[in-house]
Amino acid sequence: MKHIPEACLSKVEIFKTLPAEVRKQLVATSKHQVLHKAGKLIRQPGDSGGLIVIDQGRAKVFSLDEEGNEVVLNILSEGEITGEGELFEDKPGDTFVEAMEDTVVCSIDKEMFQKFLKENPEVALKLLNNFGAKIVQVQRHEMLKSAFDAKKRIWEYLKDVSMKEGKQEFVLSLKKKDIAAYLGISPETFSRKLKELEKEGRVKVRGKKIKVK
Amino acid sequence: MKHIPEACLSKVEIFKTLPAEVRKQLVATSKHQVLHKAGKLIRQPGDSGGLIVIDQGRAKVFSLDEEGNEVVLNILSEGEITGEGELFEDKPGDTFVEAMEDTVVCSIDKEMFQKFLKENPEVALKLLNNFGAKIVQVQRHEMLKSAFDAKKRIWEYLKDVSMKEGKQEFVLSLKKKDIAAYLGISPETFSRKLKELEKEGRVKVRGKKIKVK
DNA sequence: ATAAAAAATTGATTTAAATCAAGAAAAGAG
DNA sequence: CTCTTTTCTTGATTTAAATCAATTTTTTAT
Repeated sequence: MKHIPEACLSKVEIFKTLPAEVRKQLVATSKHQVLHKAGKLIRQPGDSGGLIVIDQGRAKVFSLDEEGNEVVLNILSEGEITGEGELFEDKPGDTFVEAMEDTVVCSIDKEMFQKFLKENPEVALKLLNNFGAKIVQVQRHEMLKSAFDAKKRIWEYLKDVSMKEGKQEFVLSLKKKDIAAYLGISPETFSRKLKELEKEGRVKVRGKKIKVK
Repeated sequence: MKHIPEACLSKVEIFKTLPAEVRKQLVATSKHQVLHKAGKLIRQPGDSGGLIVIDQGRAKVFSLDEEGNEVVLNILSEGEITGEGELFEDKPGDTFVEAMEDTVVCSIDKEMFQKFLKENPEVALKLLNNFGAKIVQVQRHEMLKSAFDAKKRIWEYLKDVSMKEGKQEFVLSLKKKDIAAYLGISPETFSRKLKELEKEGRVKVRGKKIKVK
């Protein structure tokens, strides 16, 4: 795998538009392209915080409940970041980040990033923007999980994917059980409800190939 | 009610430590102390965004699901802020903010606040800090709602209040039905589970007076 | 290509919590 | 202080989804 330090950060929305000079400075503060094999933990509670940037692959952000079940909080794709919560906290977070497939990440050290932000306030503003959007996103996710029933959640998820892909027909990029976990439902219920959606003619399912109507 | 423009903002964690000069500048950009009667909406979907600061009272942040049921996302007390999500978004938010009692709020206009932040990057950093904490908080709330059963949620909530009050015995500052809504459970279940907790000797309940053991 | 492992489906059963219903207690208005 | 409204409690019933169990299908590794 080639080592293109800047490539990783330039995938991130908020860093994309930075002047080359400034980005170079940021690049200097970050650790580059560490490969994490599928299923491996990228971060776990107790790790020293810092911003994580997904360069390639996909990662799952989750906590554990008291019985040890995963509660999936987010699923990250290329160019997305996590670790915002702990970026300014002294105490370490209590979330896990796990590679769902072979995943390459860059990370930016907490202290260095804070220093960088002080020197580049315009980035702080962009980040603020990004954080705001994330708050909305997390609240939407909470909303989705607590206000909609299983079928509705699946339907909304599929419409969402279809929207983002820009086509009616697409291939699920996640395992069904991971989608189920993300939506807060059991794999069995996911399977059943998806079938119902198909019976109602709202989707067409052939394995991971989905067509939303 | 006396009009003390600075008093409102100085209750907010992130503004507390600002130099008097800077705070004065911020005060100039904000609308001061508007009283909202209990039950009235402070903000609703479609309103132009902006930061809301709770000066006195308490407010409930919520969305509506498809059947029109409230999904409570947060409950704000004195000195807390909301509206972060929409502060940098073009599209208006889809959440309501409702006064749970007579509530006084200050608000800071979106555009003016953005301008202020550009001129005062150190505030942007503090705000970033605050946003990060909020992301963690919202994720915790999601966690609480989706991973714990009703009794556990109530227990955690009561322990939390007890902790914050710094004593074992306290008076619930919210209606039980509001707490139930915040925890994502029905009032009936709240009542029953609270009773169970009492039977187990973990709490003592006398109306709104609670003693956590 | 074949074996082994993991994921997905389907059915039967259980369960936690919502809903429906009605009365008691508390809070608010006049 | 009394009347009205809202909140709270308690009971009976329903319901959505989890869990348990057993196959089937798909994926992965050898």
